[in-house]
Amino acid sequence: MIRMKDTTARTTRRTDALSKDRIIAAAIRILDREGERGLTFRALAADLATGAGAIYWHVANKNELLAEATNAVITPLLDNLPPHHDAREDLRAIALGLFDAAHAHPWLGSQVLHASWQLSVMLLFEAIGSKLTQLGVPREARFNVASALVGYIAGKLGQETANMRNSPAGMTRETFLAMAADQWKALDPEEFPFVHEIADQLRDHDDREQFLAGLDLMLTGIAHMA
Amino acid sequence: MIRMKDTTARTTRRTDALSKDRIIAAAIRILDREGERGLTFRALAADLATGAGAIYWHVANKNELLAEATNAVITPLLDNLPPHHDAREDLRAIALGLFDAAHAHPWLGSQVLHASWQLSVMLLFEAIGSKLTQLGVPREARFNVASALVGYIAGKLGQETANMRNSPAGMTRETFLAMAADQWKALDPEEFPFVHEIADQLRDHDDREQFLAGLDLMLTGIAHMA
DNA sequence: ACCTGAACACCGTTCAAGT
DNA sequence: ACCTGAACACCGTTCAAGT
Repeated sequence: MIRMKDTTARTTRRTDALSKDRIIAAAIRILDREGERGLTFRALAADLATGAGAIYWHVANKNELLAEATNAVITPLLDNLPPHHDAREDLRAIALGLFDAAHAHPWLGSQVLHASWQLSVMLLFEAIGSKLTQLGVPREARFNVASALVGYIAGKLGQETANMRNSPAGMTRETFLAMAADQWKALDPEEFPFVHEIADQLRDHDDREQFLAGLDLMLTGIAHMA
Repeated sequence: MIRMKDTTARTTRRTDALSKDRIIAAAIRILDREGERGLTFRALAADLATGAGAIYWHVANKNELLAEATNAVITPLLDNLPPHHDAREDLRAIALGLFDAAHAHPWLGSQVLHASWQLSVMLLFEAIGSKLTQLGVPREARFNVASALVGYIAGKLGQETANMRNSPAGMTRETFLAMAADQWKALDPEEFPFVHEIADQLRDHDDREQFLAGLDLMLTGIAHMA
């Protein structure tokens, strides 16, 4: 590694000094490129041009690193939501924002699942809950309804993340789904009538549309609560 | 290790021979006791009194092992559903059966999440889909609705599994939730009104009841679909 | 206070060698 | 055909030693 003579010490604060924020930014970069398996303390240290152990001075362990990376993606996303019009539309925007983020960051889904009562999920509860109030959901029901929406969103994000990770060895989503559809189609229609019926739709469905359809189902439920 | 003189070779088939089923059964035993982190090819080999590499003759890798363990739990569960009365009640029974299974097997949730289009999820689709037909959900909507229910169930199971795994170092669920509730309660009520409002309910809510409330919300949505 | 990097205690997986 | 267990290529984490 080339190390230039340090003639630029104009400020006391070295621009390349390690910090929690720089570590998290590098972690996200690696996660996005290589996935969760690619994020290694060694790889991270190499990227930051430091030793593996140095990272532990700023971050307790890998779990905290992943939790912070999740917060770093979710916090600005929920802070920069477009100004509100209709509460239903706002809920759709929140959900779709997260869904699209899970695509840009193919590790986010499994983290949101594991975050249950942590910062990022708390922010999600707050964002959703305020809209529920606007929708007129009665106070006693709000926690359950918000938890249902969070559970649904987390589940779908988790499935998306799993889908992106699982496609075995450079197989496209299309060929992978086609294989699954063929298997479903090959099942006995007497024993598995529904799966058989659905196989063709599986082949070329849009995950994003399906995600939104499920969300709308829940919004319909909210509109007709007892 | 004590090895008795083999005077019992009455049959050609050794009762202690390795087989895929015995491996999976042992894997489930270890998973239930030690969690996903405890399932190791070395621990599994020790439990089966064999070498670590022997397992690879019957199972391709750890992913397949986990997928088979998931199938082994879910298949009998969905096969032995009580005879149907009301389609709504049947859907509740399916969902609750899975939720309770995720409690008995504190690793099942994350696996169901990762199984997307595999056997165990296909069986779940079939079980749910047949009830949707009974409920009169129109054909074009069935795939989306089933996918929404599967996504919700998978998400909640995944959260449950994460909750059970995360409680740090022998902390009970109660104290863990109390800590989270205290943190939420300590937030600025101006900035986080909803989370603040909800904090007390978080402390002593019942996950199972909340799971069922969310399911009922979706069933209400189904009943009022356009 | 902050960083280095070797060392420790593990992993999943492979594979020559055995029966 | 099936099993053994050492070996390989990794991990996360710790910690004495440096600056």
